[in-house]
Amino acid sequence: MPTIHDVARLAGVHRSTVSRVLTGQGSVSEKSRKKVLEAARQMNFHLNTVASALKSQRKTAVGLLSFWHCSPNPSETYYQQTLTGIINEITRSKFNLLLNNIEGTLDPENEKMKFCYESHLAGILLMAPLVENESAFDFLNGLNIPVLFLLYKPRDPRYSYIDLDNRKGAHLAVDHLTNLGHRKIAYVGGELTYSSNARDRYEGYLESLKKAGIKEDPELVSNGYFWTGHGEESMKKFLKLPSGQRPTAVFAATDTIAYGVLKAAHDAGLRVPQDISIVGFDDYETSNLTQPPLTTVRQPFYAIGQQAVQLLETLVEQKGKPKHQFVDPELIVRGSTAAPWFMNR
Amino acid sequence: MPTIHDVARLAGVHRSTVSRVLTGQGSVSEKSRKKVLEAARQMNFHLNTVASALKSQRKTAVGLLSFWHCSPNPSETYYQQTLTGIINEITRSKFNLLLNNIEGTLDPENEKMKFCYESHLAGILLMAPLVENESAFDFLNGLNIPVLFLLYKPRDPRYSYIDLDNRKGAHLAVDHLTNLGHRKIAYVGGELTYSSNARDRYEGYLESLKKAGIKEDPELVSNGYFWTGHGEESMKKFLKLPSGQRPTAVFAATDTIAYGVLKAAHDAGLRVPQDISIVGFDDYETSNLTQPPLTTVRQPFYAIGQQAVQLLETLVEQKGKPKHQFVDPELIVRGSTAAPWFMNR
DNA sequence: CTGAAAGCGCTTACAG
DNA sequence: CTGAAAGCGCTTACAG
Repeated sequence: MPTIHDVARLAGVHRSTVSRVLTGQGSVSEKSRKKVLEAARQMNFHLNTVASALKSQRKTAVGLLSFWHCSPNPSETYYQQTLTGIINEITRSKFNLLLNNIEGTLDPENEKMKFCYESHLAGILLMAPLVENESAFDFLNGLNIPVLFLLYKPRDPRYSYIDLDNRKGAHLAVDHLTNLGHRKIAYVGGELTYSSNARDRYEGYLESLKKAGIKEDPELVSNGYFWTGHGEESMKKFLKLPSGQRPTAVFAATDTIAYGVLKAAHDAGLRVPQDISIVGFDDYETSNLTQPPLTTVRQPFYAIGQQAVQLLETLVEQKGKPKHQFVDPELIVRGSTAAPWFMNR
Repeated sequence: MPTIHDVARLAGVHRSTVSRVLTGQGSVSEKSRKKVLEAARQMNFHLNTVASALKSQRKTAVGLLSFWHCSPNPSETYYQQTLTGIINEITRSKFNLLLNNIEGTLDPENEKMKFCYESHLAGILLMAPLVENESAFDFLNGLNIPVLFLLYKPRDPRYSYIDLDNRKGAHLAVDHLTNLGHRKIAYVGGELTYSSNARDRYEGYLESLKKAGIKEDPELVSNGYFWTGHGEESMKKFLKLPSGQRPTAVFAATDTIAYGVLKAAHDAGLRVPQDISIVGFDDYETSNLTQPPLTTVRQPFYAIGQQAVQLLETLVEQKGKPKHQFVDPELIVRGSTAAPWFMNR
């Protein structure tokens, strides 16, 4: 590979002039400029980014660290959609994107963790939907580069984050049900200790009940995991309650949970929404294809990915205080919700 | 940030010894080793990867260049699934993944193309489903690093590629239909000039017809684009043919095309599969949810992504001849295919 | 096993 | 506008 030296020789100038032309920094006569560009073209020369990064101390990349301990895996739809938003926004930025997934326990000595110390990282996007122990990320603070959590709201305020406003999302879902006339509204949610989303959606559910003057019934709450099986099991339990206590509506904290709830309802011979209403959370593509199509709270994953990159860029430039940004959810009303059966009598 | 120098001072050794300990190259006494490791730990020191890459001339990353000129966009399911496979396999490798999307025309002077000249790239994975002009990629050969096409079969044999065996996939689909007794089998495909997949699936279709002793009917072939609208339009045209010439089965070269064919069939009041059989290609998740569920040829995108990384690693290590690798498709028989109506009379 | 030295390919104040 | 020089933070033959 030719170096800047070779180009300088061919162009008949000093290598510092070549550098000035190619980086666009500093002033160069038009004549030298042309000679250098022509020589570079002839040799098919391109600056060695490693060398120039070392000398100039400029950072060229942003890291995306995704961490799947406890979490299903990166085939999840929401991850892919968010990633697509990130990639597209990165393409528009001046940065490259350096990717790394961690599966298994977070260990700062982990080979793969060294990725975080990559010296060309201007900042890190951190995707860790379930966090067992937040302090495991403490070492990231020692890097002295901005770290932005995505789709997770860390308790430690020193971290920046961008997340859906999950409480507002829960309000949209539950208010929709109370407005339809429901009073017995069950809740099926996720892991309260690991997932900030599970915490926020549950809190939002409780707040909306309170606002509507409905007392919480612990029998109608099932916090467990964000997957279909948990939805199905929970619904089966609800259906075993005495008829006066049984829910007329279920708020499922994810679409995958809602699919399980729907299945259990169908299996029990219930009609949706005539006998029971179901609201999900996420708005996956498949939620438009269920029978009936699912009423749900949309998370704009693609946009969240885009905004995350923009926010990280701001953090890189400003080096200021941590930023906490919420994205608005949207209620998508489809066929799985209606007024409760007793109102149609 | 501390440098190797600072660690050397604290440990009371020369910086070359620090380097030997931290890179694991060369022999060091156990005593020095401990001192160095302790000093590094104390200072929270990590090697500057940029500097060590420059000096050692070792490559640390693999690039994924995706190129969307002419192509829909990277939100496509197949891209996301393939990407997930790539990411997971990269995680298992010693490389980092450097990502870049190009939208718009391919121009070697394009700011974003400089990504390809990144000096820490050991190789490049190239994802360009539609290629207007293959020679636009010629400059990649000048990089002297392995380039591996994914899901596209370049005509230039100097390029390595990994792709589904699309002809075999078409055979699976069409043989399934001829085995059921169909003779009038329509084909709806993609852009023959831009897409190697479109070319291969079309050829496979023709080969299977020939094998079954069926003469090609140009009226039953509609090469256009890989999307739903094209499927719908093509089906409408087929249904306008005189009844004796009308197809009893349609092979759609992608699932999205099949969705359009299905819609047009339903809109015309046809029952699937009683009145007409439909086979797709891809096996997207949603193809299990159509009415009826779609018989289709599965592309194992995730596995293709994984294998692409493995193949690129081999190419990086061996620096040998280009490699051409095919992945096997699988026929997934669901409810959209059956024996033709006239056999049930 | 260890130190001293050269140098990877650039950038950038400095002087003129 | 341009050249000469220093040096970014490492690695690695070389000599002892």
